[in-house]
Amino acid sequence: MRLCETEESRVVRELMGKLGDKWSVLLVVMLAKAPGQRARFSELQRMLTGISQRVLTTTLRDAERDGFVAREVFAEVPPRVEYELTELGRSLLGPMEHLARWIGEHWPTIAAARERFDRRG
Amino acid sequence: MRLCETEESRVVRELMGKLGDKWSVLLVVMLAKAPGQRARFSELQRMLTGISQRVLTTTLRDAERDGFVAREVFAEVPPRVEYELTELGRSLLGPMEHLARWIGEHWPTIAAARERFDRRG
DNA sequence: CAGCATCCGCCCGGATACTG
DNA sequence: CAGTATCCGGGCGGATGCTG
Repeated sequence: MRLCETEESRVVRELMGKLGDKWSVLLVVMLAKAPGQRARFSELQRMLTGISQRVLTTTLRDAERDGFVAREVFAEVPPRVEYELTELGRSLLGPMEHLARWIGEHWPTIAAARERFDRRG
Repeated sequence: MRLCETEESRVVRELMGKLGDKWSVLLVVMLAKAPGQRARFSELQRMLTGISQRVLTTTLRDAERDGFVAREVFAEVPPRVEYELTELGRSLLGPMEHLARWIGEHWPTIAAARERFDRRG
């Protein structure tokens, strides 16, 4: 895939935008860390410190729509809902860690560049 | 680098958010394609079809601040400004293409998942 | 417990007009 | 040519309150 082509670049941008939103990546990562790569709503809310119910819900719905997570409802009282990383979701971890490694390695350089830039105005 | 740690995950999220904005990735890619990995303002505006002057300016400033591109002003009339991919910016291309390849390979799966999801409501 | 509904402030990005 | 200045609408995401 070449990044430069208009149609494909649209797809790339669209998905980058999604992955770049405030919580999506962290959601996938946290789910990957969970035992069995499964967790329920309230567990995820604790893991994603600071996220609101509303935003966690929409983030989960988006991830479900894209096929990254699967939602399973248990007919119990009190209700229980579990979210699980799908095969597709797991396959995202590779590129994700790749990018995270790049960021980790180059973060000092970026931070230094910012400081230089900000000092000059 | 582990994605799960709070401080580092903040960094990852912050950079992912930036890379995920509407034009940043495309800017780096277009610049990478340009001869000498350099281009002037108006050339970039033509390459990034649909971008406004104002947004191209802020996108370039952000990329410059992070050290991805270098800005060079020529004391000429009419004025000429060229933007060039830095070493740091070039090193971004690896992870970027990696992610783009993943998206290209898995896009059909994602599109199918969306269609299924949307049909049920 | 796991949400949906509502309201709302903020910022991103587009449009337009002007300048060194 | 390469910006800056200003205005503005839409959407993201947080807070709160209510339900099956």
